[in-house]
Amino acid sequence: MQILITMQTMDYNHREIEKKWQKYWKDNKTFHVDIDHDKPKFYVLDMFPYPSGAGLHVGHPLGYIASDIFSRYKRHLGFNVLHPMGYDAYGLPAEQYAIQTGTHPAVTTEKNIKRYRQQLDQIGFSYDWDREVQTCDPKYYKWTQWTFIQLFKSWYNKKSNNAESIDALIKTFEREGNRNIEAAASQEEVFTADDWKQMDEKQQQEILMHYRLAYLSDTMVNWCPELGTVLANDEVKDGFSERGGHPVERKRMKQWSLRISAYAQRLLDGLEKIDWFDSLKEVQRNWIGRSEGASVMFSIDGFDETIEVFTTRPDTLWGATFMVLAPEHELLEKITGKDQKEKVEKYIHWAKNRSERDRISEVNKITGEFTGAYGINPVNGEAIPIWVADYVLSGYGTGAIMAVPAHDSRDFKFAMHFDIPIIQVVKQENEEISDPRTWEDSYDARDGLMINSGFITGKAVEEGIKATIEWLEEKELGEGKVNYRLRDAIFSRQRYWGEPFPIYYKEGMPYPLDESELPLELPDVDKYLPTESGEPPLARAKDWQTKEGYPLETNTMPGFAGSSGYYLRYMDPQNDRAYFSKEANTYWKDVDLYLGGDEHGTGHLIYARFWNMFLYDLGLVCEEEPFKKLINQGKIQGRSNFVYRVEGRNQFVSKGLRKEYNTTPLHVDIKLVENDVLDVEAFRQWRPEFADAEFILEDGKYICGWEVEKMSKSKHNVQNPDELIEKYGADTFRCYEMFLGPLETHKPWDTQGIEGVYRFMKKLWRLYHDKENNFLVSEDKPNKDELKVLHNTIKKVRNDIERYSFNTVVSNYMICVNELTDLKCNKRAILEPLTVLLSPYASHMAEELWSLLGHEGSISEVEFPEHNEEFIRENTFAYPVSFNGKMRFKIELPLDVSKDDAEKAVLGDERSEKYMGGKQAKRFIFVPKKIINIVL
RNA sequence: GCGGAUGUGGCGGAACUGGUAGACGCGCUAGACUUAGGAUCUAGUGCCUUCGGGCGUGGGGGUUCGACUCCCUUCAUCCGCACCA
Repeated sequence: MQILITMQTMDYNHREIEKKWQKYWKDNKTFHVDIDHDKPKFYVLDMFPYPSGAGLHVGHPLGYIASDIFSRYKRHLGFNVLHPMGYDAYGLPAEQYAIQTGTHPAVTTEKNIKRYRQQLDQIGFSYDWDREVQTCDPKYYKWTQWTFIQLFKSWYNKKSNNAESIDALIKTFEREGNRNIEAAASQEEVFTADDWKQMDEKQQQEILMHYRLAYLSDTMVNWCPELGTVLANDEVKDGFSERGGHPVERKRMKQWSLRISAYAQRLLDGLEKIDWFDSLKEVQRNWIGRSEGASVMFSIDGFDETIEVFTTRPDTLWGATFMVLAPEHELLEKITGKDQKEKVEKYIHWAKNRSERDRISEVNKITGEFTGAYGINPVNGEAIPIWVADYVLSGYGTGAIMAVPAHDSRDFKFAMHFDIPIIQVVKQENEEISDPRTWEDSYDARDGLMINSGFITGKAVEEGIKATIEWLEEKELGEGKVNYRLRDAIFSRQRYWGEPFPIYYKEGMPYPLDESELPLELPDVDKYLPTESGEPPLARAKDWQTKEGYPLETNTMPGFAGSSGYYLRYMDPQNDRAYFSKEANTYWKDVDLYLGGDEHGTGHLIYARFWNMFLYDLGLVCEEEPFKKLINQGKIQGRSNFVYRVEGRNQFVSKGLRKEYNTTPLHVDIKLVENDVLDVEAFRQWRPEFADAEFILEDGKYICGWEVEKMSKSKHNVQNPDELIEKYGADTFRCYEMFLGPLETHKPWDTQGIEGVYRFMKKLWRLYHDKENNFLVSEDKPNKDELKVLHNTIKKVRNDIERYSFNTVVSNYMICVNELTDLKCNKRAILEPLTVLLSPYASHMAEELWSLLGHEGSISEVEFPEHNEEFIRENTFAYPVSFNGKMRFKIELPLDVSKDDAEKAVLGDERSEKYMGGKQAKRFIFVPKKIINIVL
């Protein structure tokens, strides 16, 4: 023990230093921020975590460290930095655990949050914890509920492109009906003011429901029986739930939805003014899925109804030889002929009961039935058969299409399969016309000339599209239209652990609670399961009704509800009269830098933008886009190790020799391996079955194989930050996570490399200390070399942080410390600025050194050093001299050397003779301060 | 199928607007100090080489005095979306 203590005090003692400064920061509220109009604001945000039971692994803090470094850096530059943290506390795992064990999810969540906080604190983050939010806290979700009520009370006016109040809409209805209203609405039946006044309240409420931005409707939902709830589109992957991987079915249910589709165009346009990765913007563009085309009305032979279709290729109308309706299409029942009824009903039944998985896996299976009805092609009056087939989706467009087999590959396959005529209407410029039935596939491209197409024959495709739309609009048979793939967000979950809706029911119609009754707190229940009759868990709550006795909504809100506006609440987290004050919002405005994983590209990041835009329309927030700059940090992958078991034996062969045996690779815990060398004794003790394992070694060692994989328990490659921080300290850990590689790329975690960074830390410490670890800094004037090292480093570090190149900053620190060590420099004039320079990364050590240097208070607000070009400037430059582009030697020349003098010097240099080979230089390339190239 | 990203030593990666490819670190080799070293320090380390030099940034082609960087083409890996009319 005595020896250990001596050893520790001999050198850099991260344990003591880090504990000391973490306490200091906490006691002094060093990172507490308030509005300060004398300073410019800067808002750095991390995507807040769901506190899972497993705690943090090495991959989680990567983004937090980067954002912390940036926050600290900005603080040094004099910004008032808002850098908060909180928890996305509602979530399925705690609820699943509650179902299994009866433990209230709040208990589990609280426990996990404590653990998260402890782990986060160890890393030394500069969060303002006074601003912490938890989405499951009634003080927080009061405002989630409040926003829902605002959505309920709003509609989207397409004329003003704004969310507006339902009360005002009602006034308009009373005055003039809805004929002049252009709304993003689910139904567009026209009524007059008189009609409106004739309706009873229920009817009026039903009409209004079609306009509300939060509305209740019968929708096809992704139902997950295992989880007992519906899921949003982005929560479903390949027909399985994203969380848990359970199968998902389509089901018709009454659900709350948010009319996010009203904002599709603005969500698309907004991408232009924000600084995000193009790849992420592209993901959002795809998700919004804008396509331009036309809606065309087809009348039905023998019926009054019409079928509306959406097409991006109205030019190919003359090639439409049949129509297809989705199995869910409402007209099917009406138009199906007597003779076809049985078959069509059977088909619809089959299609509706087909699981999502089957649909996906059997994409190439061609199925469908003829309905017996005919649609009339508006351009030429021809009757074309109407089919039903599930390759047409009810959720997109109108759920009905015109099929142009010659120019759409799905229609082509369908027509070939069912022997429906195919008419070519577009040809390539020099194409010989052939029978489409002999083609391998349709011709889908948007270029070529129109043929067989009435008045557009001979036109190019794009012109044909334009002309057809004009014609359709003139005849009132259709119109140009933009369609979006983005669907309204289903907002109900049949779950317990979520925000209750501030909604009660009167005569079956939903009404919002009065705002004074918020928050509507989550009630206790006896079990976290649905009721026997299939009602959501909240139906089990006693007295789940208003004071007046009206029943309350039993669904709860989805995970993305609480996370859609949390960045706003951080601006003014204690406010109990408003979501946030006007003052706070006009000061903090928006997030300047947002860091998080790219898995939120189509979920959270779309919902949050929508949420923000809505509040912007209400005039509550001052910026339309909430996240000015966004960086997706890459995932840290695991590096797994393998041992090779000889088949049928308890014998393991080292990697290099495994080819000589028949082996099976087994994951081995990375804790038992160092440098890919297995600790065979530890391995024997790892598991009873390996107790008498035998080993075939190479060079006396057992070498393991390795592979980069996802970090997971089952692969035994999880690296937990706690152990690393205990061993190397938070500063080393912070630097190493950054040193690993560029922030945005995925990279494997290498257990070894951290040693190198730790060595750097100790070397840095030693700059300020003598051999006995006594603090020793000289007051001598720095020399030129020392100043050059310092100022070069300042320049590079600033430049690299500014461009988010967090990894190269660490390299620059290392170079600087290596050079100062070589120069044996321990001068205050150099080390003091260096300490500040290091502070964003090695924050604890910087504080300690700063106080050892004799300063009071925290280093965190000390001005960041600026480089002085004078100290960097050189009088000469060592020009690399190339011959035909190959660098051969260097020549020192004055900085202001002229081209002629340079040429003389180079050609006069004896080293040149060899490379000239007696030839004349054809050209002499001279780029000042870059390079000299001689072309022979 | 569509879209996106990535490809540089044994490994992680540097090279910011075309200008010395391989910074920095790991690992490895040799040496020093040491009872010892998984501590520390020093030197070396892209590949090939007849020691002159040659070859090198996934492959092929192009632009250029000069290409990891720009253009075309091709391959590989990873990640999204996926019957979207």
